[in-house]
Amino acid sequence: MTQAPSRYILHIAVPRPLRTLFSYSYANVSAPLLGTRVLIPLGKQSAVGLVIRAEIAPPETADSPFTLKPVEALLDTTPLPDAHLLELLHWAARYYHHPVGEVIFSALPVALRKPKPLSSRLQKLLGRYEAPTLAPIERNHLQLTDEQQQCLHSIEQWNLQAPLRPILLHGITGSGKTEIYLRLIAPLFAAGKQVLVIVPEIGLTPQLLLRFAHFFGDTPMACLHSALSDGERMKAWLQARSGEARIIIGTRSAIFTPAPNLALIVIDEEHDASLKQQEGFRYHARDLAIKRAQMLNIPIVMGTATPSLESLYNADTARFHYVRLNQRPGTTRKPDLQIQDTRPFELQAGLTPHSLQAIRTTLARGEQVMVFLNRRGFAPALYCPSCGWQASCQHCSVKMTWHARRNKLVCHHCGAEQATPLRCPQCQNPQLTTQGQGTERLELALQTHFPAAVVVRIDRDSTSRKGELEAKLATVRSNDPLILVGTQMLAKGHDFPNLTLVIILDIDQSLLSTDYRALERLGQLLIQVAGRAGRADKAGRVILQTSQPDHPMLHQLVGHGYTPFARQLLEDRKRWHFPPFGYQALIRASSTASMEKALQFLEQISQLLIVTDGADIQRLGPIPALLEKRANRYRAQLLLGSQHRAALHAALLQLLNPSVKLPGRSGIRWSVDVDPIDFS
DNA sequence: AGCACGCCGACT
DNA sequence: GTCGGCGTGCTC
Repeated sequence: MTQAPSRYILHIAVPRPLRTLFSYSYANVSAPLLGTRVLIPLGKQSAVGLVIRAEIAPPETADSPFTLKPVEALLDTTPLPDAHLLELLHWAARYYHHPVGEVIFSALPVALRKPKPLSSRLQKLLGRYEAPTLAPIERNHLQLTDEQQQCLHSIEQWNLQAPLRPILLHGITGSGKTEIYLRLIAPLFAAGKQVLVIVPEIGLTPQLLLRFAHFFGDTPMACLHSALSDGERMKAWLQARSGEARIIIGTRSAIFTPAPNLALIVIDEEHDASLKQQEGFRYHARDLAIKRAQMLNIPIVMGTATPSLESLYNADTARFHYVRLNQRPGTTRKPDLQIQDTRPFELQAGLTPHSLQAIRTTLARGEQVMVFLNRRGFAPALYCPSCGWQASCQHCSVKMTWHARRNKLVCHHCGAEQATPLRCPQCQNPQLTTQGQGTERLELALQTHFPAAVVVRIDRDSTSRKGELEAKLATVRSNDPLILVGTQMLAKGHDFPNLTLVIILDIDQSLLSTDYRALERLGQLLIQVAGRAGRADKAGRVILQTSQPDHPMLHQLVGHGYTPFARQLLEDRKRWHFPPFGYQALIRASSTASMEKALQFLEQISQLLIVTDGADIQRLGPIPALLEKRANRYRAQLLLGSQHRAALHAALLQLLNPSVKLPGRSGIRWSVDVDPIDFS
C-alpha cells in the first residue's frame, strides 16, 4: 500500500502582471482543489492566488531553483472557475498574450479578490433570490412566420449534427431574431439546462431582459452588466454557478460566468465593437464564446442584422452555418434609402432643404422623425475669427467641444472641462465663434425651426442621470409627431413604432477615414439606424446627408444592401491580406515625454522582430496613433501582420519573453492587442 | 500591480 | 548632514 503524500507543490496564478505561475509548497495529505483560492506570501505582502496545478513534491527538493514558500491558508472548499472555465481562461491568456493571473482575476467578481472565504458569502446571499414575477404572456401568443419557422428548424437540425458548428443568424432589423432565440432556449429548461446570452454594452439591456422575463415567466434569470454593484454582481454570479439561474444574460465579461449545466450560448449583435474589451485584457467576447462552446461541445448562435466581415467570411468558408431572416413581420416595404448631396445647399440646422421638407411632411402626417448625428455637445470647435485661435485640450491633441447648456468646454477624450473663455486668450477679441454642430445645437435648431414639434435629444449628456433615458423613451412613445435627435445610443435595440423618417448627418469622416475598419463600421451603423425606420405597417424613409455622394462604397451599400457591400470590403481585405485573410496584433506605446520616445521604443521592437521573424511578419509602423496625444501621453503604434497565426503568435511570445530586455523603457507604457479592431 | 532599493536635489 | 523624488527591478 502506498503512503499518502504529505507535501505538494502548488502552481498558483497571482494577481500581478506576470506571465508565469508561482510555486508554493503545501503540506497536507491531500492537495487543494484546482480553481480554489489560497492566501500566499508574495514579496513583502500576502495576496490571493488561484490554484492552477498541484503536484506531489519529490522527496528531495534541494536542487530546486527556489526554496518554496508555504501557502498561508486555503480560502475555498469548492473551485470558483470549474475545470472547463479554467481551461478557457488559460487558453485566453495564451491567445491574447495577457498575464494569466490578471485574466483569471478579471473574470471573477471583484469581491473575490479579497481574502474572504466564499462560504460566509454564500450564506448571506443565497435564499434571497427574487424571480421575476411577470407572467409568461407571450409563450403561446405569437405565432412564428413561415420564414422564422424554417430558420428555427434549420438551426435545430444543425444542432443535432456532429461536429457542431457556430451558427450565424443574419436577420434584418425587425425580422424577429429574438423570437428565434426564445424558441431555441425554451426546450432546454425541462432538462435543467442553462443558457448564456451575451448582449452589447448598452443601456438597453433591460429591453431584451423584459422580453425574456415575459416569455419565460418565473424561470430564474441572472443578469450581469456594468451597472451592477459588486454585491449584485456576486449574487448573479453565484446563482449562475450553482445552476440555479437558468438564463444568464450579460455584457461581454459575462462570457466568463460559471454555468455547470450550460447548453447553449447566444451572442446578440455579434458585429458590435463593444464585445471587444478595449483596455487591459483585450479579449473579444464573441471569439471566446465560440471557443467556450467548442470546448463544451454545445451550440452557439450569433445574431446580427449586419454581420462582421470575419463572421461573413466564416460563413462563406463553411466554418459557420449561415441562415437568413429577410422579412419583417407586419411590414410590407423595406425602408427607402436615399443619398443627399449637401454641397449645392446652404444648410439650415445642418439640414438640406430637402431634409427639412421631409421632416415637415412627416410631422404633418403625425409620424416621428429621427435625426442621427454621432457627435454630442453643441459645437465641436470654438475659435476666434480674428486671429484663428482654437480651443484645444491641454492634455490631448484634439479640439474641445463646446457645451452650451453647461457653458463649458469639454474634451471628449480625457473628460477635461474648462470654463468658456470670455475673450480670445491670444488676441483678446471678445467675439468668439463656434464651428460645426453637435446634437445639442441640432436639438436647439430643430426646435427653433419646428416650434410646434416635440424635440427629444438622446445622448450620453442628456441621459446620464438614472432613469433619464427611460423617461425620454416614455416621452417618445407617448408623443406622436416628434423629432428625436441623438447619437450612436439610438442605433441599437429600441423599437419606435411610429418612426418613419431617419436622417443621418455627418458621415463624411467615416467615408474618408484611414482606419480600414471605418467603412465596415459605417455600413453597420447606417443599416442599424435605417432599421429604426418604418416598423409596424408604415413604410420608412432614410436620408443620408453627405458631401461625398459619389463614394463608390456608399452607392454599393445604398444600391445593393449590406451583404454585397460587405463582400466588396472583403475583396479589399483579401488584396491587402488584412483580417480575416491575415492575422494582426497591434503594439501600442505611450510616453509622457515625447512622441519621439514612443516611436523609438516601438522601433526597437520592430528591429527585434526583423532579426527573428522577418520573413513571416509584416510590420506597419511605428507611426503616431490617430489620436496622437491623449491625457498627457504621446501615443504611437506598430501593427504586426502575418498570414500565419502561428508565426504572429511566436513573434509575440518572443517579444514578451522576460529575457528580452528593451532599453529606454523609462516612462513608456506599452501593450499588446491581438486581433485589434480599434486603431485610434 | 505593489513595494523596496537606490542614487541625486533642497531643506529642518 | 537628512527627506524624498521617481527610475529600476523583483515578486515562488
